[in-house]
Amino acid sequence: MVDAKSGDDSLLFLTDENLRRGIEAMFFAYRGFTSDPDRILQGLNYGRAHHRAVHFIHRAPGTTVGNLLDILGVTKQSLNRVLRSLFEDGLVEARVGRKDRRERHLYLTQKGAALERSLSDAQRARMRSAYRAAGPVAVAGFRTVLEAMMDDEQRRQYQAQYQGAKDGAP
Amino acid sequence: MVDAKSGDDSLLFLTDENLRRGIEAMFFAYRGFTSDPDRILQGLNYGRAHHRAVHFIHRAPGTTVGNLLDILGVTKQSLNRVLRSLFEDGLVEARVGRKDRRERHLYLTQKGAALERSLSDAQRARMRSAYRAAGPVAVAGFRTVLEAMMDDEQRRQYQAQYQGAKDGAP
DNA sequence: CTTGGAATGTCAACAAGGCTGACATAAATT
DNA sequence: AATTTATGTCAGCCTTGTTGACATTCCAAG
Repeated sequence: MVDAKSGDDSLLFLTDENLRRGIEAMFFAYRGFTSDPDRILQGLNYGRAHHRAVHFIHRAPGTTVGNLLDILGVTKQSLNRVLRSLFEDGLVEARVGRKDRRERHLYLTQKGAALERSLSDAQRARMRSAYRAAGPVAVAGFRTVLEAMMDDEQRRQYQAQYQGAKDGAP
Repeated sequence: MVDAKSGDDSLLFLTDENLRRGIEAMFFAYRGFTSDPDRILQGLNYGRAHHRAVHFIHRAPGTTVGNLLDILGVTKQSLNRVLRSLFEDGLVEARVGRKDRRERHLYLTQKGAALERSLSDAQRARMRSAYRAAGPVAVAGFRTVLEAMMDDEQRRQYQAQYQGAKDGAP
């Protein structure tokens, strides 16, 4: 971590112009970031919302619906519509909780895992190429800034991975 | 620019796990990135689409509708719905092109500039705090990676700022 | 054991903001 | 004169978000 107050012109990176550049960079980069998965999803009856659900179920198999609601930050009605279509198409399955049988633990089926792989392959390919072009130092900075940009709640969830992955009936 | 092939373990930053972390960082950070303006916009009859239009009109005053279509990557019907409400509410005004009178050159009114300022103040405040916390080196890396993540077309537009800012009748 | 509240599902209705297709107009270009 | 370009507009559709209301199941506390 560099002390921003050390040098003479070291605060130049905080000019409004630079901040605006950063804002636009986020805008354009996010478009690129989502474009490959979006291309795959279109025509499959799925959208970005399905991608997000599938991603986080893959990331934390056995996560509950409530957990997913927290992570995704949408209403249960919205999530439910997405999950329903994923159930119907056999991409995700819900198992009643062993300990608490109100909870549904979510898992990808083989078919779901295949879609997840195809989506994340595309997205990681772009990430990998960007990372490779930028180099490890830039990548570290990239992650540092993104983390500092999150709300506290979001940062908490970003850092606390691999949880809600227990329980769930066979 | 660091050569990723130089060291021994220098490719560790390209593991799938690291790429996935980067993907989630983008997801969560983008939520934070948009949340402050979204809060301001909600209740004003406006949404993110209005914000984007206002932002880029402020960035390049006198830009044409076609220009904006390219930048935003939406259909003219979509953009037109947004512009219409901005015209009606007196936030944006369109002047017929001097040289080519088919073109409409877009400008923020005082009122529009005020909204733009309020939105961008909020967004820059978050950016500034993230930048300050991360330091100039991290910020440079942040921008490098984002740039590498854009599509060529988007990168071209990101780099070519301040254009389409001429002409327009008084 | 009863009851309150939590976790989940579902129905209905609505809005924002994407999209396509079709058509209109004015002005520039050929 | 014919075509192309820049723009606007109408109609309709989709995804994904929202609220509100209500039912079910079941844990936990009184």
